[in-house]
Amino acid sequence: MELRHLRAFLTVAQEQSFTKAADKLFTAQPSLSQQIKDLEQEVGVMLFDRSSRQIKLTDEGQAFLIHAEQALESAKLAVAAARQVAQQKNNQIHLIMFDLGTDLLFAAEMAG
Amino acid sequence: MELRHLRAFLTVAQEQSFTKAADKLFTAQPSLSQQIKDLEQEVGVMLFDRSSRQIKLTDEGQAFLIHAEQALESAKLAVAAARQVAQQKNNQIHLIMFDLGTDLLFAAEMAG
DNA sequence: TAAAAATACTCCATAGGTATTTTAT
DNA sequence: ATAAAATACCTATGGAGTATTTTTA
Repeated sequence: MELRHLRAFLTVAQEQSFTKAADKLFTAQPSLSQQIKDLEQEVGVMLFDRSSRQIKLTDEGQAFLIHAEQALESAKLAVAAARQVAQQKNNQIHLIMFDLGTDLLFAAEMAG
Repeated sequence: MELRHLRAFLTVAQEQSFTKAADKLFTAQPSLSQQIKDLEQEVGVMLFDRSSRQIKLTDEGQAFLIHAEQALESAKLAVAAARQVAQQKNNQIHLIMFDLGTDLLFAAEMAG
C-alpha cells in the first residue's frame, strides 16, 4: 500500500465515480480501477459498493476513509514542517548578514 | 512521495545508519540512499546530516519525523479499521446462523 | 586502512496507457 | 442504447540489485 492508493481511494470516494476521479487526478480510468482493486486485495475487504452505477463506500470503506485522510494530511504536514524549519533558518541567516552589513558600514564611516 | 519513502526515512533515522536500515528492511543499501535522496529532493531540504560517519537527523528531519510517523500509523489504522468492520459483520452472520440452527433443531424435535 | 555512503550501471517488475468487453440504467 | 467500470494487453519507466568508487574516522 502506498500513498498513491490512498489518493486514488479518497478521490473515488469523493467523486463517487471512477471516471470523474480519473479526470481529477489526470490519469486514466482503468488505472484507478486497478489501484482500488489492488488496495482492496491487500486490505482483504471491499471498500466500494459497485452494485449500482453510483459507486458508494461500503461500511468498511467508511472506516478506512477517516484514517486514509489522516495519513495523507500527515504526509503533507511532514513536508510543510520540514520546509518551515529551513525557512526559519534562512531568515536568521538574512538577519545576521543584515547586521553584519550595518556593522561594516559603520566601521567604514568611522575610518573616514 | 510514497509511504515507502517514509518507511525508509524512519528506519534510517532509527538505526542512524543506511546499512543497518537496509538490513532491517530486507533491501540493499543503495536503494535506501536513493530513496532518501529522492525524498530530500522532493521536500527540498536535507533531512540527514552526513558530515559524520554517524548519520543524524537535521532539524528539518526532526520536524519531518513526527508527521511521517503519524502518516504511517494512520495508514496502518485505516487497514485495521476496515478489517474490524468486516470482522464484526462476519460475527453477526455467524450469530444469525447459530440462532437459525437452533430454531431448526427445535422445529425438528417438535415434529418428532 | 577499514567501515559506510554515494555513484554508476543494468535489468526486470509493474504502473499506467489504449483498446475492448461487460454491466447496469 | 448509453454511459461507466472491468478486463486484457502492451509498453516504458523507474525501483531495486550488483559492482565500484568515494568518503570519513
